[in-house]
Amino acid sequence: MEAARWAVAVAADGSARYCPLTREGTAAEAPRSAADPAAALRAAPPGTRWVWRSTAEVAGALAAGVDVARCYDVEAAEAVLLGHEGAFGEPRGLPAALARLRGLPVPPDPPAPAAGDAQPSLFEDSARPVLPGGTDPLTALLEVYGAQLRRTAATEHPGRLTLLLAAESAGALVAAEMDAAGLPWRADVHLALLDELLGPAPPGGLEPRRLTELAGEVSAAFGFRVRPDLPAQVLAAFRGAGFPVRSTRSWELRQVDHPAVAPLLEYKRLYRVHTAHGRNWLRSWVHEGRFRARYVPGGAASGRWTTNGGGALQIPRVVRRAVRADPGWRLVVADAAQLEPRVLAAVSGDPALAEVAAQEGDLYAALSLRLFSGDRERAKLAVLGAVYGQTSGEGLRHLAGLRGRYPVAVRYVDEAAEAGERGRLVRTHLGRTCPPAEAGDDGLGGEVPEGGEPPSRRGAAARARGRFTRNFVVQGSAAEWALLMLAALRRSLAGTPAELVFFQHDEVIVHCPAEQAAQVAAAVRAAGEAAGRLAFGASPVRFPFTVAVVECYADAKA
DNA sequence: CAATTCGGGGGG
DNA sequence: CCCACCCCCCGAATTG
Repeated sequence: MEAARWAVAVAADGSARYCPLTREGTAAEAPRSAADPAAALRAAPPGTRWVWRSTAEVAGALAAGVDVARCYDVEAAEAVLLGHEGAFGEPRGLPAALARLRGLPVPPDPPAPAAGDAQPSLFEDSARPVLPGGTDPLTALLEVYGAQLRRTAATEHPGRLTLLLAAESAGALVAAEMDAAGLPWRADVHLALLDELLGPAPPGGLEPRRLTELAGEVSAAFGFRVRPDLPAQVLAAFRGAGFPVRSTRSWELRQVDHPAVAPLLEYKRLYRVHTAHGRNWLRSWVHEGRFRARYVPGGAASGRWTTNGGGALQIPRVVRRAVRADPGWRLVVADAAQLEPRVLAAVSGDPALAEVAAQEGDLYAALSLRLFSGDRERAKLAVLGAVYGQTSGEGLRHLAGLRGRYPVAVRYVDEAAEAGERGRLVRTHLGRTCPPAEAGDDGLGGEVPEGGEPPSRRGAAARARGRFTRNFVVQGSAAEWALLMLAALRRSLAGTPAELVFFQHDEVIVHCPAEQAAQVAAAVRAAGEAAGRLAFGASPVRFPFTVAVVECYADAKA
């Protein structure tokens, strides 16, 4: 059952040494040499789990199309293990890990690439930190890996943590492959969209015509010149007109009855497209028909991914029109349905909530029939209130109803919140650990509200911490499910033309020939259920997807 | 002058 | 309408 493991390490000159491993992580045979990592990766039997320092180190081989079934990313694992051990902030790099084992001074990690930087060159010797004492890279790798196996085995739930490390590694692999593939992006469609929304491109980077027109309408409505992109001016203008708004946020302006509001809201909408996804963005990020994001697996504390530049996880709906499948191909856009409440049902073990989540249908709708007389929105707000730690408003009453009917689930997040407030460690289902509160988060700094001594600044900070840890256990466990889902999907698409091209927390896009789309949709659904079984064992909770097979991303959502 | 903060938008 | 959680990114204003 357990896949054979091999290790590979890359030397400073770009050559590789590799060997099969024993169960304990030591070399089972004398290491061999290869001219480059790709040659080494081709030497092991199919299905091998490759142990390597970091997936970035072999990104070139992966981009060249070498088939790797599984991996174990030692530096990704080190970060998770350090967190589990309460050693947040320690460098995760192999040199640092080795130095810690040997009791030597710990070198810092190399700085992360800045957003605008090009992809770091693969064999940039100067960028690779030197191992302590000139240790051979494979020796160092095996020493750290063996120690990681023992550290994992010594934890309270070694099986779960092993699964998390495997999931992190799979995520690194998927991220590297998606970075290389890119999201199909039609620059011509994008430019036409910009023309349509903003007017034809003015020469020399001037303000688009439509924005100038709307700014003129705003000024005309006030009777004097107001620049819509300067909140202070807009605020003053509305106050002068007798509308005591607190900010110029869209939701607040929408309640104001004044002729400037409509053009102003339209200005904001288009200004956003212009600055964040306009021609500059297109020039910077789309090349040869693909938008290449640089995913950062585990970039958020909860384990969710972030991206390094390009804003790949914030593509506005209107811009999704430019995301098109190649001719004859389709985009399979799959969205995990009501993921967070399903995860809450699974991790908390609440039998009543699990019974609801054991259905594939809309969970909020089902919940609303049991508790909120069919009002789906109220049911959804109640669940979100529980998961986010709502403190005020109408939702609190709904939350009380939820607590009465699903006490185990609500107690689960309440306990996570209480642990956070008391400064205790909080972990996800598989064992990702919540980073500690920042020093200075204790409420001693910052301004004191007027009107004497506040009720409790420290208490406010503790409650904020509680909301964070409350959400962490759900969002973090959901991120783990998503990683396992990605890993399963990747394996089932291997060897087919289909390519994973996008991942956003609970949503994946697969680009594939039209005739493969139905099979891909089935593979996504199967991956979701497999991830649920792996992560949560015997739980009856289902993890269905909403799947759309489309030529254009914008057509995926109703 | 560059770096940081603020206000506002986007995604889940 | 917001709220409560996790993020990214922009331009302007402010600060060092």
